[in-house]
Amino acid sequence: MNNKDIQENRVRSFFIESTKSTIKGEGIKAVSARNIAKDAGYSYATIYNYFTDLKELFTFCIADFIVECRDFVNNAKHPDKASKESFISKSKALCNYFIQYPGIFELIFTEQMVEVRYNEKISADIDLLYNSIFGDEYKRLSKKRDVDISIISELHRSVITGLLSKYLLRRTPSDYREFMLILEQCIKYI
Amino acid sequence: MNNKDIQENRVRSFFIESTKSTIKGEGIKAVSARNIAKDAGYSYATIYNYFTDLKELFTFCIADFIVECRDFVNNAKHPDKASKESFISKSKALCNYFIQYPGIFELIFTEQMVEVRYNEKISADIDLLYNSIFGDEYKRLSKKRDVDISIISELHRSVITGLLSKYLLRRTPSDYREFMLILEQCIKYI
DNA sequence: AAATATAATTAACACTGTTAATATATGCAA
DNA sequence: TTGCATATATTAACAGTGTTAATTATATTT
Repeated sequence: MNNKDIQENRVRSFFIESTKSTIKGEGIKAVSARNIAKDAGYSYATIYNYFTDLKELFTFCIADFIVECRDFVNNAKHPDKASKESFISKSKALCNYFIQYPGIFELIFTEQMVEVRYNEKISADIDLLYNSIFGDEYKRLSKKRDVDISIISELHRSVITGLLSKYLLRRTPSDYREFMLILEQCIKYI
Repeated sequence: MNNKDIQENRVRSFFIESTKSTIKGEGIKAVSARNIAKDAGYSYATIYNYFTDLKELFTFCIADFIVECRDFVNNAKHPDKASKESFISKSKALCNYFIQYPGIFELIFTEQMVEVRYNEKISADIDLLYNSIFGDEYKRLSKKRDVDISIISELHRSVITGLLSKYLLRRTPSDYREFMLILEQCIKYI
């Protein structure tokens, strides 16, 4: 990578970091080309010298957040062996990440802030996220219940997304403890 | 209800119908105050004589769509007795409604087009929707698996929302038949 | 130092939701 | 029917959005 590319990537990362911190701090509604650029110390039009549009910029943020989420979950303490308890513990940690930063959940799972052409890559990244966190748990359940592992993972992933969507967007249930209780019972049921 | 109220409700419904048909036809991105008003045969500012803002208008649309969805599912043929088959059949019908009109799914489940103060009412409406369609199936499963009925319904509802969100927003799986297969196996597993 | 290439900026366009001021239509009393 | 008051609808305007083109500033090379 030559100097020009290094500098280009650096400026690009200024915009990405600015966007990420705005999403984490003030939420997705506070994100705009003007805001991002001001935070990054550039003019708003400069963004378009480094990204084709905001959607491409958001796509980079999503990739970063997915990595961050994986680290967040893996750095938390969980039962060593794959078990019902580890499944619950990791699921709770995953949810806690998005509850801490609702804007990240909106960005990845609800807002249509992403170009169709990136959908496949993002989907693959999320697949990887879930498999790297819950791979052992999926295997265990797949054997135990004699069900295809892909169904277990689809089911688990859907439940998490669905519950989070209801809790973060509709604020139902209204209470954090109650949400965690429902989550726990749903995972137990699976 | 006096004449004034009748007329007011009539004009209100003009805007609601215009919004609903735009969402169904061109999708949520085509919805704007100017577009809605033009379709309804009024100026854009007239909307604000009948609704406090667009979010209130959207909330009325959501209420209508939920009723429409219930009718859509109930008018389809399903096995008479509550069974695994009826559970799958109804779940598929429900998904088909939103697959037919992706804009309606976006409106209700993903876009933040609704004021916080309406969240409780909408949540309750969706609860009612699911319970009126799947009430018998929930009861049956609750007895069979000896699990609280609220967990069954939360789980089922989350799975549907999660799968639809992935399919409609991320276009994963890319194929309709495959989506229905995954849905069926998830319901079977539950 | 001058010429060229690169990067960043401002101005502008076509949108958005929303509000205030203005115009139009309606109902009613004289 | 006319004049007035009220209710309703419209246009103008504001502050914001994403994005592009034209312009200015900066850096590089000759």
